[in-house]
Amino acid sequence: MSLRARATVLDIARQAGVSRATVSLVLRGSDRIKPETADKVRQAMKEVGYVYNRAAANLRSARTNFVGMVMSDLKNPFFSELAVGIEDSLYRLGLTPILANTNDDLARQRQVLQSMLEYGVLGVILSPARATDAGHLALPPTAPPVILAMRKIDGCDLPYVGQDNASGARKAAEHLVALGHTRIAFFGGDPAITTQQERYRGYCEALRAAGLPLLPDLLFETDVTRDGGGEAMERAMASAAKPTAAVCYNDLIAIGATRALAMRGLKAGEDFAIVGFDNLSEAKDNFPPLTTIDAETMAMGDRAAQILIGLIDGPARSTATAVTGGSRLVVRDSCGARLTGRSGAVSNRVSSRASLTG
Amino acid sequence: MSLRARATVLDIARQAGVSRATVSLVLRGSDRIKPETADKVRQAMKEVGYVYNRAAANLRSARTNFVGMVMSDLKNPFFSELAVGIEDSLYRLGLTPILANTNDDLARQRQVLQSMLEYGVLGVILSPARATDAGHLALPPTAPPVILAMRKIDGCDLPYVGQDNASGARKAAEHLVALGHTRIAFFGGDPAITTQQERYRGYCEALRAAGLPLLPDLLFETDVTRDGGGEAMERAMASAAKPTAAVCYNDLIAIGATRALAMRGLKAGEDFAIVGFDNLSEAKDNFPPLTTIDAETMAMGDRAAQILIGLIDGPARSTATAVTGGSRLVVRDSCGARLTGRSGAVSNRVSSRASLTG
DNA sequence: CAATGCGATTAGATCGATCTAACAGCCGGC
DNA sequence: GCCGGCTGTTAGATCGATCTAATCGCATTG
Repeated sequence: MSLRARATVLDIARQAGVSRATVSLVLRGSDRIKPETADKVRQAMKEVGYVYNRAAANLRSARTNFVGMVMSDLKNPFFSELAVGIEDSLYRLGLTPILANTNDDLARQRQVLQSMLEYGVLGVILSPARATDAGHLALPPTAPPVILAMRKIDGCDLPYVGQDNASGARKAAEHLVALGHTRIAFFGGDPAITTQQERYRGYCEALRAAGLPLLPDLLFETDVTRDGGGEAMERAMASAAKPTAAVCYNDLIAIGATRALAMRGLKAGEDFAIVGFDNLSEAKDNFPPLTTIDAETMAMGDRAAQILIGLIDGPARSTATAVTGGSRLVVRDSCGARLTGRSGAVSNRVSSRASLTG
Repeated sequence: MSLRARATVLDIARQAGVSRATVSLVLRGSDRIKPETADKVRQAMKEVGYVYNRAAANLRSARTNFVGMVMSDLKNPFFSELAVGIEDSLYRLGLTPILANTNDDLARQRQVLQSMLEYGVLGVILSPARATDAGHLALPPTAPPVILAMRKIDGCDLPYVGQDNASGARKAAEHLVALGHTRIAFFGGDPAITTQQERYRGYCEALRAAGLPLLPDLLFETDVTRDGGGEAMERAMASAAKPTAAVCYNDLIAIGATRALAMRGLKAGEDFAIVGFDNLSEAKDNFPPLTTIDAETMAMGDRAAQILIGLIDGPARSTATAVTGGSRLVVRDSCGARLTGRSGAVSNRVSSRASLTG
């Protein structure tokens, strides 16, 4: 309906025989209006086919219900699952998400943030584009709160919601250690990203605690994609270090790695142990189902939304940091723990298919 | 920045020594303003730290840049990939997407559509929740245009953007026929959904054209999830019809099906041929990589956005229907075509792993 | 020279809901 | 009988950009 053709509060007021102010109070559910009057107004609203005009309300009240959702890479299922979690929580809170995908493009991120300011968003939940530094996020002191999701930015004291990456990766590595592996690789992503740094750190801690040497040739950096995981696995198989297991930066890499194994006729959980990170919905449907760390994306989205509303009517600035998820190991089949129950190392032998199918 | 603390056009006007109207014209890039004056105004904008107030502009001009994006199931990677495509196109067109996920919930869909009317969206791109019927989409005749994505609604003449489902599924089935399969199953979704009906129809057409009987026990309805696909495969393997191949309603089902095979020590492309539909980004990373029909989600998002802007400043009502994608078969390895090159049927035998790995 | 045209700018009204401050009416209390 | 307090309602100003119609200056033209 063309905005200028719509009925307004004045039409309702006339229809109901009250003033515009009364109508406005009813619209906002005020308890200062007599119930019978309110009913009369609501009846009139239906009769004139009223549709609320939020632009007008936003202008006068100098407040919106918008929240910006800026994701760095929505094609990555991790971020799209996170976006679903955030959307869901915002919806429950009566907030309206404006979505933008930056594709890790800084220029686009800047435009998008600017545009969100123009819309008067209450706040922004931002998973920063890859090369973001503190300078890119320098906002006027009175700008609405921005919450960083997933990626911390050096020198930037914005509130942050993420996972306990180090602890999660440590648990992943400890799991492999407990299964008897001694040559455990790390298939990782961009070393400039804090998430990568933290997960790698957790992995290192576990190896150190187990008295295993930290060999640099056990670190395989690669693209954070399924293809990247496959490529890392190829390199690992060819390497002199001969790892028998790997902690992966995330599930995408882990899934790619299991696939690379499969293409060689090998199987994760039998011939090589793999732990992922994120517990994407496709992790359980991988073959073999992926042992991984649960990132609890839904909970994370919820947490981000909660912190945001805390900041909206709360103190001007906060550096609240929340860590949710990333600490639960989900044991499935890609490490062999469930299949065999044994804790010894598994070799690189080619298993016969018959042993599987009986 | 709290909306009421912001500089306004008046502040700019004073700073630049011009009128508010001039500032407004500069803001909108009018060519009626002398370049030097425009520069002066832009300079003043920077000096006062101006941020455009879209609520005010929207109110006065009775127009927004909002477009509603209502998705029925964003957890499904198909829809999240579609959402990315739409978001991307809208962004290029200078439109701002408001995102909502209905989770196939009719009540939520209704609320969300209502809310979008309130925001004055220029239009809505809607992938309808499962049980949507024409009555749920009855909008006032002057409401903004709504475009249906993916699901047509009976008795509803709204413009529609989707794929050539029948043709795609026919190609999928023809591919299997050409490989020599005679007992070809269909692993399908909800028969109440037009997409399912069309894809199943395409499959039937191909079988009929090949002179193959259309056996009802070759249709396996299941959940449109990876788990559903696995379950369908289990039933197919146990069935008396003994299919040797399957056209799947979508990639999720196909992926689940290949996994169910793998759990039995069988392999898609050797022991059973599988074609998916959608060409999700994970399809190529499946093991084995999935032969599938390309849904061209990005192109579809683009098409939806294009049609929408056509309707926005175009004729009041249109029933334009666009079919994009769904007609290209992407041959990978899940049917054996690339692996063996042979066109004969493959049996249900358990292949030895050695034959793969050499 | 008055009239016309045109480019550039502007004053003032306007969009529709909300806010502020005030109002009428009514009760009870001293 | 007057005052204070309370409930329910309201008139009128207001948010900030845009729209309309008009204006100004200056050049052109019959």
